[in-house]
Amino acid sequence: MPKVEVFDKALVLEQATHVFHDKGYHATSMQDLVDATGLNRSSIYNSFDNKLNLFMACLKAYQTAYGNKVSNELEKATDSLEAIERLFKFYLKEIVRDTEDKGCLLVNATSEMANQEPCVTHFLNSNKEGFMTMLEELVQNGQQEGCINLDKSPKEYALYLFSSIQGLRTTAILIANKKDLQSIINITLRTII
Amino acid sequence: MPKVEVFDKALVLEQATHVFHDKGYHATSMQDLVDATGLNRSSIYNSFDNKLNLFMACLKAYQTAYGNKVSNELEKATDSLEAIERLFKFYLKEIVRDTEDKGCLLVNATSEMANQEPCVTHFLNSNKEGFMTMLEELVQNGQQEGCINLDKSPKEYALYLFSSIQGLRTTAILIANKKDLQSIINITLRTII
DNA sequence: TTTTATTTGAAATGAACGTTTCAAAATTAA
DNA sequence: TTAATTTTGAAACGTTCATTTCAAATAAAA
Repeated sequence: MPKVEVFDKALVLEQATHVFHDKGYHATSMQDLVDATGLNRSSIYNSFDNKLNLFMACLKAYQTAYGNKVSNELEKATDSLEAIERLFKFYLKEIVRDTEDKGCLLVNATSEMANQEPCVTHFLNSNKEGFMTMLEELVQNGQQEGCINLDKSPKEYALYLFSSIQGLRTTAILIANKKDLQSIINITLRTII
Repeated sequence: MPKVEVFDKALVLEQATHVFHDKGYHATSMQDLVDATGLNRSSIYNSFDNKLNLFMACLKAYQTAYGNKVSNELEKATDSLEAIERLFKFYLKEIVRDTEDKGCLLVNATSEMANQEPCVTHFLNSNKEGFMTMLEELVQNGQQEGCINLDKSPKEYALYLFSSIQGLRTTAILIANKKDLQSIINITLRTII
Protein backbone atom coordinates (compact mmCIF):
# COMPACT_ATOMS: atom_id res chain seq x y z
CA MET A 1 0.00 0.00 0.00
CA PRO A 2 2.73 2.46 0.87
CA LYS A 3 4.22 4.80 -1.57
CA VAL A 4 7.88 4.09 -1.10
CA GLU A 5 10.64 6.61 -0.51
CA VAL A 6 11.85 7.73 -3.90
CA PHE A 7 14.96 9.79 -3.26
CA ASP A 8 18.46 8.46 -2.72
CA LYS A 9 19.06 9.00 0.98
CA ALA A 10 22.83 8.57 0.68
CA LEU A 11 23.00 11.20 -2.04
CA VAL A 12 20.80 13.60 -0.08
CA LEU A 13 23.04 13.19 2.96
CA GLU A 14 26.07 13.84 0.82
CA GLN A 15 24.53 17.05 -0.53
CA ALA A 16 23.42 18.24 2.89
CA THR A 17 26.81 17.38 4.37
CA HIS A 18 28.54 19.55 1.81
CA VAL A 19 26.47 22.58 2.83
CA PHE A 20 27.05 22.04 6.56
CA HIS A 21 30.72 21.44 5.85
CA ASP A 22 31.05 24.64 3.86
CA LYS A 23 29.02 27.04 6.00
CA GLY A 24 28.89 25.39 9.41
CA TYR A 25 25.78 24.41 11.32
CA HIS A 26 24.32 27.74 12.39
CA ALA A 27 25.04 29.56 9.15
CA THR A 28 23.23 26.86 7.19
CA SER A 29 19.49 27.45 6.78
CA MET A 30 16.82 24.91 5.99
CA GLN A 31 16.36 26.81 2.73
CA ASP A 32 20.03 26.14 1.92
CA LEU A 33 19.38 22.44 2.49
CA VAL A 34 16.23 22.48 0.40
CA ASP A 35 18.17 24.11 -2.42
CA ALA A 36 21.14 21.75 -2.14
CA THR A 37 19.15 18.53 -1.98
CA GLY A 38 16.31 19.45 -4.34
CA LEU A 39 13.98 17.91 -1.79
CA ASN A 40 10.88 19.55 -0.48
CA ARG A 41 10.87 20.87 3.05
CA SER A 42 8.24 18.35 4.02
CA SER A 43 10.33 15.48 2.72
CA ILE A 44 13.31 16.62 4.76
CA TYR A 45 11.23 16.91 7.92
CA ASN A 46 9.57 13.57 7.16
CA SER A 47 12.92 11.85 6.88
CA PHE A 48 15.06 13.68 9.42
CA ASP A 49 12.65 15.30 11.90
CA ASN A 50 14.59 18.53 12.30
CA LYS A 51 17.75 20.44 11.43
CA LEU A 52 19.87 19.13 14.29
CA ASN A 53 18.89 15.54 13.54
CA LEU A 54 19.80 15.97 9.89
CA PHE A 55 23.11 17.42 10.97
CA MET A 56 23.74 14.40 13.17
CA ALA A 57 22.96 12.12 10.22
CA CYS A 58 25.47 14.12 8.15
CA LEU A 59 28.12 13.75 10.84
CA LYS A 60 27.58 9.99 10.87
CA ALA A 61 27.67 9.76 7.07
CA TYR A 62 30.87 11.82 6.98
CA GLN A 63 32.43 9.70 9.70
CA THR A 64 31.53 6.48 7.90
CA ALA A 65 32.78 7.68 4.53
CA TYR A 66 36.06 8.83 6.05
CA GLY A 67 36.41 5.66 8.12
CA ASN A 68 36.11 3.55 5.00
CA LYS A 69 38.62 5.61 3.06
CA VAL A 70 41.08 5.46 5.96
CA SER A 71 40.64 1.70 6.30
CA ASN A 72 41.39 1.24 2.63
CA GLU A 73 44.57 3.27 3.01
CA LEU A 74 45.74 1.38 6.08
CA GLU A 75 45.25 -1.99 4.40
CA LYS A 76 47.80 -1.09 1.74
CA ALA A 77 50.55 -0.69 4.32
CA THR A 78 53.06 -3.46 5.02
CA ASP A 79 53.98 -2.25 8.50
CA SER A 80 52.39 -0.02 11.14
CA LEU A 81 54.66 2.93 10.60
CA GLU A 82 53.85 2.91 6.92
CA ALA A 83 50.19 2.74 7.90
CA ILE A 84 50.54 5.92 9.96
CA GLU A 85 52.48 7.58 7.16
CA ARG A 86 49.72 6.63 4.74
CA LEU A 87 47.17 8.04 7.17
CA PHE A 88 48.88 11.42 7.15
CA LYS A 89 49.41 11.28 3.41
CA PHE A 90 45.70 10.64 3.03
CA TYR A 91 44.84 13.70 5.13
CA LEU A 92 47.26 15.82 3.14
CA LYS A 93 45.55 14.67 -0.05
CA GLU A 94 42.15 15.54 1.39
CA ILE A 95 43.42 18.96 2.43
CA VAL A 96 44.77 19.71 -1.03
CA ARG A 97 41.49 18.56 -2.58
CA ASP A 98 39.61 20.95 -0.29
CA THR A 99 39.98 24.03 -2.44
CA GLU A 100 37.11 25.73 -0.60
CA ASP A 101 39.12 25.63 2.66
CA LYS A 102 36.27 23.99 4.53
CA GLY A 103 38.57 22.07 6.86
CA CYS A 104 37.32 18.90 8.55
CA LEU A 105 33.61 18.72 9.34
CA LEU A 106 34.27 16.95 12.64
CA VAL A 107 36.94 19.42 13.74
CA ASN A 108 34.67 22.31 12.77
CA ALA A 109 31.80 20.75 14.70
CA THR A 110 34.07 20.48 17.72
CA SER A 111 34.85 24.18 17.56
CA GLU A 112 31.33 25.33 16.83
CA MET A 113 29.16 23.02 18.88
CA ALA A 114 31.01 20.71 21.28
CA ASN A 115 30.41 23.03 24.23
CA GLN A 116 26.79 23.73 23.23
CA GLU A 117 25.01 20.64 21.90
CA PRO A 118 25.22 17.53 24.07
CA CYS A 119 24.36 15.13 21.25
CA VAL A 120 27.18 16.58 19.13
CA THR A 121 29.58 16.37 22.08
CA HIS A 122 28.62 12.75 22.63
CA PHE A 123 29.12 11.90 18.98
CA LEU A 124 32.50 13.64 18.82
CA ASN A 125 33.66 11.91 21.98
CA SER A 126 32.74 8.52 20.55
CA ASN A 127 34.51 9.40 17.35
CA LYS A 128 37.58 10.43 19.30
CA GLU A 129 37.53 7.14 21.24
CA GLY A 130 37.32 5.09 18.07
CA PHE A 131 40.08 7.04 16.40
CA MET A 132 42.28 6.80 19.47
CA THR A 133 41.78 3.05 19.63
CA MET A 134 42.87 2.70 16.03
CA LEU A 135 45.94 4.89 16.58
CA GLU A 136 46.89 3.06 19.76
CA GLU A 137 46.81 -0.28 17.96
CA LEU A 138 48.95 1.10 15.17
CA VAL A 139 51.51 2.51 17.59
CA GLN A 140 51.57 -0.65 19.69
CA ASN A 141 52.11 -2.83 16.63
CA GLY A 142 54.72 -0.44 15.32
CA GLN A 143 56.61 -0.60 18.58
CA GLN A 144 56.49 -4.40 18.54
CA GLU A 145 57.68 -4.39 14.95
CA GLY A 146 60.50 -2.08 15.93
CA CYS A 147 59.63 0.73 13.52
CA ILE A 148 58.28 3.08 16.23
CA ASN A 149 60.39 4.03 19.23
CA LEU A 150 59.51 3.03 22.79
CA ASP A 151 59.99 6.45 24.38
CA LYS A 152 56.27 6.84 25.08
CA SER A 153 53.31 4.53 25.53
CA PRO A 154 50.92 3.75 22.65
CA LYS A 155 48.24 5.83 24.41
CA GLU A 156 50.53 8.85 24.69
CA TYR A 157 51.71 8.66 21.09
CA ALA A 158 48.16 8.07 19.89
CA LEU A 159 46.96 11.22 21.62
CA TYR A 160 49.91 13.14 20.22
CA LEU A 161 49.05 11.99 16.71
CA PHE A 162 45.37 12.75 17.25
CA SER A 163 46.17 16.28 18.37
CA SER A 164 48.59 16.73 15.49
CA ILE A 165 45.91 15.82 12.98
CA GLN A 166 43.46 18.24 14.56
CA GLY A 167 46.11 20.93 14.33
CA LEU A 168 46.91 20.08 10.74
CA ARG A 169 43.29 20.37 9.66
CA THR A 170 42.85 23.77 11.27
CA THR A 171 46.22 25.09 10.12
CA ALA A 172 45.42 23.98 6.56
CA ILE A 173 42.45 26.34 6.46
CA LEU A 174 44.89 29.26 6.61
CA ILE A 175 47.90 27.64 4.95
CA ALA A 176 47.23 26.12 1.56
CA ASN A 177 50.87 25.42 0.67
CA LYS A 178 51.34 21.67 0.35
CA LYS A 179 55.07 21.79 1.01
CA ASP A 180 54.59 23.54 4.33
CA LEU A 181 51.99 21.02 5.41
CA GLN A 182 54.23 18.15 4.34
CA SER A 183 56.96 19.64 6.48
CA ILE A 184 54.67 19.65 9.54
CA ILE A 185 53.87 15.99 8.90
CA ASN A 186 57.53 15.06 8.51
CA ILE A 187 58.45 16.67 11.81
CA THR A 188 55.47 15.09 13.55
CA LEU A 189 56.30 11.60 12.32
CA ARG A 190 60.03 11.86 12.94
CA THR A 191 59.15 12.17 16.63
CA ILE A 192 57.82 8.62 16.88
CA ILE A 193 60.46 6.92 14.73
CA MET B 1 29.03 70.53 23.06
CA PRO B 2 29.09 66.80 22.68
CA LYS B 3 27.73 64.44 25.25
CA VAL B 4 30.64 62.11 25.75
CA GLU B 5 30.60 58.34 25.60
CA VAL B 6 29.76 57.06 29.05
CA PHE B 7 30.32 53.30 28.98
CA ASP B 8 33.64 51.54 29.37
CA LYS B 9 34.45 50.35 25.86
CA ALA B 10 37.11 47.88 27.02
CA LEU B 11 34.67 46.29 29.45
CA VAL B 12 31.92 46.11 26.84
CA LEU B 13 34.31 44.42 24.42
CA GLU B 14 35.29 41.95 27.11
CA GLN B 15 31.66 41.10 27.77
CA ALA B 16 30.80 40.78 24.09
CA THR B 17 33.92 38.69 23.48
CA HIS B 18 32.84 36.22 26.13
CA VAL B 19 29.51 35.62 24.40
CA PHE B 20 31.09 35.20 20.96
CA HIS B 21 33.72 32.94 22.49
CA ASP B 22 31.12 30.77 24.19
CA LYS B 23 28.52 30.46 21.44
CA GLY B 24 30.39 31.31 18.26
CA TYR B 25 29.56 34.10 15.83
CA HIS B 26 26.39 32.86 14.15
CA ALA B 27 24.80 31.42 17.28
CA THR B 28 25.22 34.76 19.04
CA SER B 29 22.33 37.17 18.58
CA MET B 30 22.35 40.92 19.03
CA GLN B 31 19.93 40.32 21.91
CA ASP B 32 22.58 38.13 23.56
CA LEU B 33 25.03 41.00 23.20
CA VAL B 34 22.55 43.55 24.55
CA ASP B 35 21.97 41.30 27.57
CA ALA B 36 25.66 40.64 28.14
CA THR B 37 26.80 44.26 27.87
CA GLY B 38 23.82 45.99 29.44
CA LEU B 39 24.03 48.47 26.59
CA ASN B 40 21.11 49.55 24.49
CA ARG B 41 20.90 48.30 20.93
CA SER B 42 21.28 51.83 19.64
CA SER B 43 24.44 52.33 21.64
CA ILE B 44 25.94 49.15 20.23
CA TYR B 45 25.10 50.17 16.67
CA ASN B 46 26.34 53.70 17.35
CA SER B 47 29.69 52.39 18.53
CA PHE B 48 30.26 49.34 16.36
CA ASP B 49 28.06 49.79 13.26
CA ASN B 50 26.99 46.15 12.98
CA LYS B 51 27.40 42.67 14.36
CA LEU B 52 30.34 41.68 12.18
CA ASN B 53 32.21 44.85 13.03
CA LEU B 54 31.67 44.27 16.73
CA PHE B 55 32.96 40.74 16.27
CA MET B 56 36.08 42.06 14.55
CA ALA B 57 36.63 44.45 17.46
CA CYS B 58 36.31 41.48 19.82
CA LEU B 59 38.84 39.50 17.83
CA LYS B 60 41.28 42.39 18.04
CA ALA B 61 40.69 42.85 21.77
CA TYR B 62 41.17 39.13 22.35
CA GLN B 63 44.33 39.12 20.25
CA THR B 64 45.76 42.11 22.12
CA ALA B 65 44.94 40.70 25.54
CA TYR B 66 46.51 37.37 24.64
CA GLY B 67 49.52 39.00 23.04
CA ASN B 68 50.22 40.95 26.20
CA LYS B 69 49.88 37.89 28.42
CA VAL B 70 52.18 35.91 26.15
CA SER B 71 54.77 38.71 26.08
CA ASN B 72 54.80 38.78 29.86
CA GLU B 73 55.41 35.05 29.97
CA LEU B 74 58.20 35.15 27.42
CA GLU B 75 60.02 37.89 29.27
CA LYS B 76 60.40 35.67 32.31
CA ALA B 77 62.43 33.13 30.34
CA THR B 78 66.23 33.05 30.47
CA ASP B 79 66.67 31.23 27.18
CA SER B 80 64.58 30.66 24.05
CA LEU B 81 63.71 27.05 24.78
CA GLU B 82 62.41 28.03 28.19
CA ALA B 83 60.41 30.76 26.47
CA ILE B 84 58.73 28.20 24.25
CA GLU B 85 58.14 25.93 27.22
CA ARG B 86 56.57 28.84 29.08
CA LEU B 87 54.41 29.55 26.03
CA PHE B 88 53.00 26.03 26.07
CA LYS B 89 52.63 26.09 29.85
CA PHE B 90 50.66 29.30 29.48
CA TYR B 91 48.30 27.71 26.97
CA LEU B 92 47.85 24.71 29.23
CA LYS B 93 46.92 27.03 32.07
CA GLU B 94 44.43 28.83 29.85
CA ILE B 95 42.92 25.52 28.79
CA VAL B 96 42.49 24.35 32.36
CA ARG B 97 40.92 27.69 33.27
CA ASP B 98 38.43 27.30 30.41
CA THR B 99 35.91 25.16 32.28
CA GLU B 100 33.23 25.98 29.72
CA ASP B 101 35.28 24.24 26.99
CA LYS B 102 35.08 27.26 24.73
CA GLY B 103 38.46 26.61 23.13
CA CYS B 104 40.38 29.48 21.54
CA LEU B 105 38.33 32.26 19.98
CA LEU B 106 40.77 32.63 17.09
CA VAL B 107 40.87 28.91 16.35
CA ASN B 108 37.08 28.76 16.53
CA ALA B 109 36.82 31.73 14.19
CA THR B 110 39.13 29.93 11.77
CA SER B 111 36.83 26.92 11.74
CA GLU B 112 33.60 28.82 11.59
CA MET B 113 34.37 31.75 9.34
CA ALA B 114 37.76 31.71 7.64
CA ASN B 115 36.28 30.33 4.42
CA GLN B 116 33.26 32.63 4.52
CA GLU B 117 34.13 36.13 5.74
CA PRO B 118 37.04 37.84 3.96
CA CYS B 119 37.67 40.33 6.76
CA VAL B 120 37.92 37.50 9.29
CA THR B 121 40.24 35.57 6.96
CA HIS B 122 42.43 38.63 6.57
CA PHE B 123 42.60 39.18 10.32
CA LEU B 124 43.42 35.54 11.03
CA ASN B 125 46.12 35.53 8.37
CA SER B 126 47.74 38.61 9.88
CA ASN B 127 47.52 37.02 13.29
CA LYS B 128 49.16 33.87 11.96
CA GLU B 129 51.96 35.92 10.38
CA GLY B 130 52.67 37.74 13.62
CA PHE B 131 52.62 34.58 15.64
CA MET B 132 54.85 32.80 13.15
CA THR B 133 57.36 35.66 13.24
CA MET B 134 57.53 35.41 17.02
CA LEU B 135 57.99 31.63 16.92
CA GLU B 136 60.63 31.86 14.20
CA GLU B 137 62.66 34.29 16.26
CA LEU B 138 62.40 32.07 19.31
CA VAL B 139 63.52 29.00 17.36
CA GLN B 140 66.34 30.85 15.63
CA ASN B 141 67.65 32.20 18.93
CA GLY B 142 67.25 28.79 20.53
CA GLN B 143 69.28 27.20 17.77
CA GLN B 144 72.01 29.82 18.14
CA GLU B 145 71.99 29.28 21.90
CA GLY B 146 72.28 25.56 21.30
CA CYS B 147 69.14 24.56 23.19
CA ILE B 148 67.12 23.74 20.07
CA ASN B 149 68.41 21.26 17.51
CA LEU B 150 69.34 22.22 13.95
CA ASP B 151 67.45 19.43 12.18
CA LYS B 152 64.94 21.88 10.67
CA SER B 153 64.87 25.56 9.82
CA PRO B 154 63.32 28.12 12.18
CA LYS B 155 60.46 28.54 9.71
CA GLU B 156 59.72 24.83 9.63
CA TYR B 157 59.84 24.41 13.39
CA ALA B 158 57.76 27.56 13.87
CA LEU B 159 55.02 26.19 11.63
CA TYR B 160 55.19 22.86 13.43
CA LEU B 161 54.74 24.60 16.78
CA PHE B 162 51.95 26.76 15.40
CA SER B 163 50.08 23.73 14.13
CA SER B 164 50.67 21.91 17.41
CA ILE B 165 49.10 24.74 19.37
CA GLN B 166 46.09 24.79 17.07
CA GLY B 167 45.73 21.06 17.61
CA LEU B 168 46.11 21.39 21.35
CA ARG B 169 43.36 23.97 21.59
CA THR B 170 40.90 21.88 19.61
CA THR B 171 41.84 18.62 21.33
CA ALA B 172 41.39 20.29 24.71
CA ILE B 173 37.71 20.93 23.96
CA LEU B 174 37.13 17.18 24.04
CA ILE B 175 39.90 16.19 26.46
CA ALA B 176 39.88 18.04 29.75
CA ASN B 177 42.52 15.88 31.45
CA LYS B 178 45.53 18.04 32.24
CA LYS B 179 47.96 15.14 32.39
CA ASP B 180 47.07 14.01 28.88
CA LEU B 181 47.50 17.52 27.52
CA GLN B 182 50.83 17.87 29.31
CA SER B 183 51.93 14.65 27.66
CA ILE B 184 51.12 16.04 24.21
CA ILE B 185 53.17 19.13 25.02
CA ASN B 186 56.11 17.07 26.26
CA ILE B 187 56.22 15.00 23.09
CA THR B 188 55.86 18.10 20.93
CA LEU B 189 58.71 19.92 22.62
CA ARG B 190 61.02 16.92 22.77
CA THR B 191 61.04 17.02 18.99
CA ILE B 192 62.86 20.32 18.79
CA ILE B 193 65.33 19.71 21.62
C1' DT C 1 20.43 79.37 30.69
C1' DT C 2 20.34 78.38 26.20
C1' DT C 3 22.24 76.01 22.40
C1' DT C 4 24.19 72.09 20.23
C1' DA C 5 25.59 67.44 19.72
C1' DT C 6 25.23 62.81 21.29
C1' DT C 7 23.49 59.01 23.68
C1' DT C 8 19.66 56.51 25.10
C1' DG C 9 15.24 53.82 25.29
C1' DA C 10 11.65 51.60 23.27
C1' DA C 11 9.25 50.43 19.55
C1' DA C 12 8.98 49.13 14.85
C1' DT C 13 11.10 47.47 10.46
C1' DG C 14 10.97 43.77 6.98
C1' DA C 15 13.32 39.70 6.14
C1' DA C 16 14.65 35.17 7.39
C1' DC C 17 14.41 31.60 10.66
C1' DG C 18 12.90 26.49 11.81
C1' DT C 19 8.80 24.11 11.74
C1' DT C 20 3.83 22.77 10.78
C1' DT C 21 -0.13 22.18 8.12
C1' DC C 22 -2.97 20.02 4.76
C1' DA C 23 -4.89 19.07 0.48
C1' DA C 24 -3.32 17.09 -3.86
C1' DA C 25 -0.52 13.79 -6.23
C1' DA C 26 1.48 9.38 -6.37
C1' DT C 27 2.02 4.58 -5.74
C1' DT C 28 1.19 -0.10 -4.38
C1' DA C 29 -1.87 -3.86 -2.53
C1' DA C 30 -6.19 -5.70 -2.76
C1' DT D 1 -10.30 -0.24 -10.22
C1' DT D 2 -10.58 0.83 -5.78
C1' DA D 3 -8.70 1.52 -1.25
C1' DA D 4 -4.92 2.55 1.64
C1' DT D 5 -0.81 5.01 2.63
C1' DT D 6 2.95 8.06 1.84
C1' DT D 7 5.23 11.72 -0.43
C1' DT D 8 4.90 16.10 -2.21
C1' DG D 9 4.08 21.13 -2.95
C1' DA D 10 2.97 25.44 -1.43
C1' DA D 11 1.53 28.27 1.81
C1' DA D 12 1.37 29.72 6.44
C1' DC D 13 2.89 29.42 11.32
C1' DG D 14 4.76 32.26 15.13
C1' DT D 15 9.37 33.57 16.42
C1' DT D 16 13.60 35.59 16.08
C1' DC D 17 16.89 37.82 13.31
C1' DA D 18 19.91 42.20 12.38
C1' DT D 19 19.03 46.74 11.78
C1' DT D 20 16.56 51.37 11.77
C1' DT D 21 13.90 54.98 13.51
C1' DC D 22 13.04 58.87 16.34
C1' DA D 23 11.66 61.33 20.19
C1' DA D 24 13.28 62.02 24.89
C1' DA D 25 17.11 62.48 27.96
C1' DT D 26 21.66 64.08 28.69
C1' DA D 27 25.66 66.83 29.00
C1' DA D 28 29.16 70.02 27.57
C1' DA D 29 29.83 74.65 25.25
C1' DA D 30 28.26 79.15 24.48
